Amino acid sequence: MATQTRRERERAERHRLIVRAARELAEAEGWEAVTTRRLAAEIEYSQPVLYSHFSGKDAIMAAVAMEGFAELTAELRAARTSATVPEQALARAAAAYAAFAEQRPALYDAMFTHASALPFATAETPDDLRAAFAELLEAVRPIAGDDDLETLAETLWSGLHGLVTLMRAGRLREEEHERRLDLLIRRMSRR
Amino acid sequence: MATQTRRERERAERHRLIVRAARELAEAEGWEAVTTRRLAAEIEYSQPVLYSHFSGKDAIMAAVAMEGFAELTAELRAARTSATVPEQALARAAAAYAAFAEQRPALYDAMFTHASALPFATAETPDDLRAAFAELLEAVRPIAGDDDLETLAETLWSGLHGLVTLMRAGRLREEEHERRLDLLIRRMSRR
DNA sequence: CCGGAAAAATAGCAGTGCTAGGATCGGCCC
DNA sequence: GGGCCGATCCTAGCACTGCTATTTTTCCGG
Repeated sequence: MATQTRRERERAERHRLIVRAARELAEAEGWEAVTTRRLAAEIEYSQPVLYSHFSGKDAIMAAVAMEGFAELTAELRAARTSATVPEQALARAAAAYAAFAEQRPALYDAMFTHASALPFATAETPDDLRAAFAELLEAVRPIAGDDDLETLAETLWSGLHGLVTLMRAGRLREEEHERRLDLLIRRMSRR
Repeated sequence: MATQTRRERERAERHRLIVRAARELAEAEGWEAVTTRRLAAEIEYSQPVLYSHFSGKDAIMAAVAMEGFAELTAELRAARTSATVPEQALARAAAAYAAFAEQRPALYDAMFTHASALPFATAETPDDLRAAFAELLEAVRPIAGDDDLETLAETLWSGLHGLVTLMRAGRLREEEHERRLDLLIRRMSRR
């Protein structure tokens, strides 16, 4: 029936509405401000409808995180391919990564700090997630040398992740951010 | 009066009791299991007494974290000074850092992931905290070269922090841990 | 138009951190 | 020794959380 397809369309629309509301609320006031009640109010439905779309709050955060992976992948690719020489690719990608984390802290948290339910380095890792890591793989390829590409990518990623998280937690001197980023890339590149 | 000093002794004792209970509970079942009610039950007092010792749950976590800094400092120093040649010091310290995070995840979380109320790279940073960082400073000194020591220490610390957090969140391949650690140290040491 | 299924809302549960109020205990003064 | 009074502690409760059982409403098909 036609009504059935319309129903499904409306459901999908509301699904997007929930994810969008969660993301906007998180980016505006942090994830601790994202409660199921506020979310329900935001989409102008009652609380329980959230649970007909998602298994719980974690699942909503995971949905937001997935958006983040797609965007991060795009930004990493843009940064990497904008390089004129291969050696420049990594530096640009790293800067893009740090900028992403700085500009969308709530999104970054959903992707890497919370929502640990997402399967990562396993077989059933979602595609968007694989793609983001694949970008990193390509970025480090020029500096790999004899080292395993994947291991190197994981290690460099860890360095970036540590930099942005410790920085945002107020653990590192703000004004030295650029220098640390440069130092990490430079030494990891054996330059 | 003598009673006054006894009172203070008992208060101090209960203070330690709270911190110990919080730490043990966190290490056994994670911080999400550490609720003010369970904590109160553990020390066999009512809930509100916690608030006569600490301003809130965050303050209790911060107290646990401070213990962690003292212990981490000791382990880093032991690892560093156990090295026979200066180049070995950093690798040992890094391994000690990773081992600390792996063996006391809840303690590590209190120190670096939660409890962001602790002032870090500022003037009023507690001594135990400074000492831990000072250990890292010494560990990286042999590999500093022309780079700023403090910046290098911050960067390497970020690398370690990223490794242990992403690893524990299931974001990295467990079996490659050693290789990543080695790769980080090797490249950051320009070897 | 009406019956019934699907959809949505109300109301509630068990838990959280934290606090205002009242009870109880202990040390000091007369 | 007896009574007072302040410190100490507990009971009860607030406002909130994520989540769900139950009831109410809506809306479609015959």
